[in-house]
Amino acid sequence: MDGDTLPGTEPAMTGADRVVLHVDMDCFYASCERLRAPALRGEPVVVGMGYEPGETIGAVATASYEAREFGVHSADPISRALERLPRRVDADAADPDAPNPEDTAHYRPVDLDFYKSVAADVKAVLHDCADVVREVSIDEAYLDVTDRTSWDVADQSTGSPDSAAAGPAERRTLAEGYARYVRDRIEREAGVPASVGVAPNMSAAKIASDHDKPQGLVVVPPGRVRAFLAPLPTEAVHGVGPVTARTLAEMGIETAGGLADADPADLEAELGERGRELHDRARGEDDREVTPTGLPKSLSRESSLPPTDDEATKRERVTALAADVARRARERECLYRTIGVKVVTPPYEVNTRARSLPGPVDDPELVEDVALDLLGEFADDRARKLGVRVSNLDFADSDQSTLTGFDGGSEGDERSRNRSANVGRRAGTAGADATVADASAGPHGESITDWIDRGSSTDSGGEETGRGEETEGKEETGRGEETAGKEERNEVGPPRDLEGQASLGEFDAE
DNA sequence: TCTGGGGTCCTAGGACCC
DNA sequence: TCTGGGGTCCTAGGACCC
Repeated sequence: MDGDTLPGTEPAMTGADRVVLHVDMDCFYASCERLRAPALRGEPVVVGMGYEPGETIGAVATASYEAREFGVHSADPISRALERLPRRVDADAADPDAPNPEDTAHYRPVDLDFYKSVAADVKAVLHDCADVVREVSIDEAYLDVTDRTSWDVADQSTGSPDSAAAGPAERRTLAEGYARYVRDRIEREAGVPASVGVAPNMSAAKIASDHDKPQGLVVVPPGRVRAFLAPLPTEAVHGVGPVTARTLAEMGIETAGGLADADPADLEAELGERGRELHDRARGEDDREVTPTGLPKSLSRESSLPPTDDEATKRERVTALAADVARRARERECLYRTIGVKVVTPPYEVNTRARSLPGPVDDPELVEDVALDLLGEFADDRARKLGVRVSNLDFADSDQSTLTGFDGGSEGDERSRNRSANVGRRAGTAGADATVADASAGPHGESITDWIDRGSSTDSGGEETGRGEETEGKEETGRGEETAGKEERNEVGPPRDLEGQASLGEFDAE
């Protein structure tokens, strides 16, 4: 039945097909702002940092769909957003020199703690609706709901009517009904809109959720995945960014269909192993299981600053970032074995340096010492952005410290020793001290604390933490919006004209 | 579009060991 | 002294994602 559009190219639907949902919140931060300020509904809303007078560094975290009409998108420099869409507070209909209120937006600072509280309500719904939930970010998740629903066509006796958008009622599946139920529950119980994609695998579900935002519900049944993907631009495929898209374009490949039809050997020659993977994705093949969200692999903080080569300024900033990273690691009860820095020099050259320790530690002073030591290589360079990162994380004995002391392994011994070393105080381990060599612990002074207090005023222990309304502001976010590639296509004019390219009636429900 | 912040994964080369 | 090949770990950078 469904498989007949492309005979022989795709296996027909079988009982083994999974039902995967991708839930993607619509302009999540802006929706959250509207939740607590209903007057913002229907108005252009821009959530970001750096838009207050005197601020220069900052970016748009989320633009509402109304704001996107004016060409303002996620990740835009705030300066350009203000050009296209001045602040509403600066508008004055009576003043010919002031912006027309019609052409202005409401600007709001990023308030991640509040967004997390809303996200918690969303997650509660998701975990109630699926056994396996993979949270990708604050506003996005995959659900495997194979055990809760199916690809069977809905029972006609339920009286589901035909509709122009969804197609004939006899094609509606139980999976569609379930997805609608999930989407509506999110809106009802968390108060914010979501788009949902339904497909037999993660990759297709992701693209489906993106296909009809906002408040979309797009269903791609087994056997129709490849036909659904075919007309989309290559960048719609997860893993194809601007660079890969350009490479593909040079090969004459502009669409997912072209990618699917390409010779995998050619793709591998140009893109390496990734080429074959993208080929599979474009053909609608994706075996990845939906697995629960795992533990983080690294923790980092970074922040921009007016480009400077002043060593004291750079060291002060790195010191603060190091303290923050170490604090977050400790909050999460995680040890780290590698400490690194990032130095971005104008115009935008990214440099990273890292050093691994003999064993995992939890030692804020060591993070600072190593980070400053690594920064030393760039003492004479101008920096426009600085970052500190810990990786090689170890959560192993986070709440089993009583056991690890007895397991006899040298690794376990070392770990428990390091942990016990910092139970009462923070101390460098023997191994760590040896590694750091000449990085003598400098004074940990008031200026550091001042900076932290200034830079992260609402810091209250969240994971991403940071907050920054200040000029330091631009730290944090985590930003839950569209992908960069998408933004780029948008530039000016209507958001993606993708909608027109794939036939709606064929694949879309609702 | 001269570009905010927090992540992931992959690759390539070098060090080191056997 | 010149030399094989394999394996592992580490670092640095790149691309991508949200």
